[in-house]
Amino acid sequence: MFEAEQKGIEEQIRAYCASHSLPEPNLRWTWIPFSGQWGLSTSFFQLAAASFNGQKGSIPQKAQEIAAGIADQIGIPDGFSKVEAVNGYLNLTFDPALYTRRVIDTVLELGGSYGRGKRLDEQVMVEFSQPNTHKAFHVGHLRSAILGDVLSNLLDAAGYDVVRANYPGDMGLHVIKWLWNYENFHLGEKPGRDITRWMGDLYSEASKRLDENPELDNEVREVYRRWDRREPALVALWKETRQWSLDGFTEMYNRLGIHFDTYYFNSMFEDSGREMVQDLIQKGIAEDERPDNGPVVVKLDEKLGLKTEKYRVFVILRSDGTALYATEDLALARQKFTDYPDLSRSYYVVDVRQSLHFTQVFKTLELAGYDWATRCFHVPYEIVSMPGNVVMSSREGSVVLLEDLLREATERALQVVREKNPELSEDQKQEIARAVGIGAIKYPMLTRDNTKVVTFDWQSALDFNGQAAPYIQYACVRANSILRKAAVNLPGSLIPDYPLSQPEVVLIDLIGRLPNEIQNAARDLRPLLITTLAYDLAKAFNDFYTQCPVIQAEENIRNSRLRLVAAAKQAMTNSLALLGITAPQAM
RNA sequence: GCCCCGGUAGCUCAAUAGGAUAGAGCAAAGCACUCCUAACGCUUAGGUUGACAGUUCGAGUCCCUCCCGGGGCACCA
Repeated sequence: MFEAEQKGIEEQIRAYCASHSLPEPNLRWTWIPFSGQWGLSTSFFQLAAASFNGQKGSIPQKAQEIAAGIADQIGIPDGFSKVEAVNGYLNLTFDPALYTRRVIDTVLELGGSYGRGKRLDEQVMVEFSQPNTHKAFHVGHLRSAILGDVLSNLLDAAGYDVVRANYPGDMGLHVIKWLWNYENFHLGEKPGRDITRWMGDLYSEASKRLDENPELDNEVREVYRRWDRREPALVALWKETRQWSLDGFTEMYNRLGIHFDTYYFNSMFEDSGREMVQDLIQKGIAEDERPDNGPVVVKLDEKLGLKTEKYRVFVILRSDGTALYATEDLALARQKFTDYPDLSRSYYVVDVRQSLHFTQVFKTLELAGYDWATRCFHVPYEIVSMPGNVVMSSREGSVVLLEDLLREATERALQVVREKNPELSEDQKQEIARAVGIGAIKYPMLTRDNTKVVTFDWQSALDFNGQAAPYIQYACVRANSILRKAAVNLPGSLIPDYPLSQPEVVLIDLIGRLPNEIQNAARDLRPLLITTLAYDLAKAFNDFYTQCPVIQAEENIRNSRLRLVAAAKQAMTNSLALLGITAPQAM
């Protein structure tokens, strides 16, 4: 927001350093970290240390001298109201009135695109939400879907051209088991309304049957053989039933507001994967141990001449010649760069348990000489577990189905709306309940670091209080309410001609941080930064709401505050939109 | 055994590429509703940041050695 001024100041600081025979400074600006202090700050400790060049001296004292010298030199630049040297820091305080106008004008002018960065002419792919067909869609699958979606939003907002890719697991032992069960016990049946639940039920039924009757494994192996020779009737059944799952997933994605630009299926890469394995053998990278009844492997540590175990041994084809996930992942990576040759990065949002797998895939591709291999990145996240550290498992039925969670959350939200706003129409109530329910589900998954385990329990999942999406949505509603009640057109650009109160200062400060925070969140792949900012904004707005009257204020103050309310609402709405959460008009 | 990730208030989590005074929510105790929607606000209490030793002007953050928890390590996905 103050880039031009900041640059000018940086130049002055450099000039100062040059003329005082100080080393070139490495300037990093931060916010002044005291509430009510409003502006930019940088420190000179490193510069002070460097200036001693090994000699002894008091670094804090020297840093303070430099800061004071610079403060003297630059005076008070345009746009700032105060320049101070404090404890080795140079603090530049914004001119409140000017800064206010600049922030608010920018937000209101840009509207929904406030915070978005310059287009970078750079394409990236985010692969996320790899659900298995013929299985349930449960809360454990939710994190990849939500995280990947929001990372895509963030990268897009930061300026990248983002390709959103899904990679459903549509073939494998789980599918074969499902088909076996269907052919023998459910032939001709079709799913009802809850498609993914039904698909999941049939899968756990199949698992149970096979666990109880191990002798039936023969029948399953026979189904696998029919698949391997692509028996037309079986392939047709697979296609039809697979589509059921995909329809069910689409329904879930629609309800969550998540979309994809492209789909890859692991069944697409069995053949091309095997070809790549063959190629790796020929290049001498992979070793074919099949003559000794072994698999095809890449001995990564050995190939790299490493003495300690790091990449270990990577199995890329089963001894019977059938494809593994690893086989398919090699081909998938290549396909992505064939389809999108300009990708500067290809992200895989997959849980942390597959970290070694992906380092092996990428390292193998690098050894094979694919120059894009170093542009592949695994984005690991921790799993969602049940209380008591129980992992959700479709087989064991220790799952919370996404359908159930969505229904419960929406139902809970609906109860509250009915209580609070009985006068709204049923449609409006439903819409609000959907927005609140979805927000309540998404926010907790996004507001902890990717490396932290999320423990799912119903009580906290359905708790709408405290630091949660409904709190932020409610702040938007309050802002909206003021604007509606004011019943006037928004006043034009203006410079506040009254002393700003503390809540206003804090609120404007936070609004102005959104563009920068989007860049940080995209750079670090951390939605947490945006969930935090959105919450801080809502909290600051609620402070403002309780302490600063708008409609009853005198005209000059009212006009200024109305613009602030509109800008705050926009900043909160935009932040929520990045998180895939919508703010209702009332609630 | 080797590798990765975590350990911060009673609980769940923050702390912007080492920076100024470690912050929120929940739970607890109390207050508050004639006033733009109380899904709100205010007050109180709560900390040797797992331990030890280092590096630095400055360490929750980096390094060493440990402890505790989770995960991964040849044909599962």
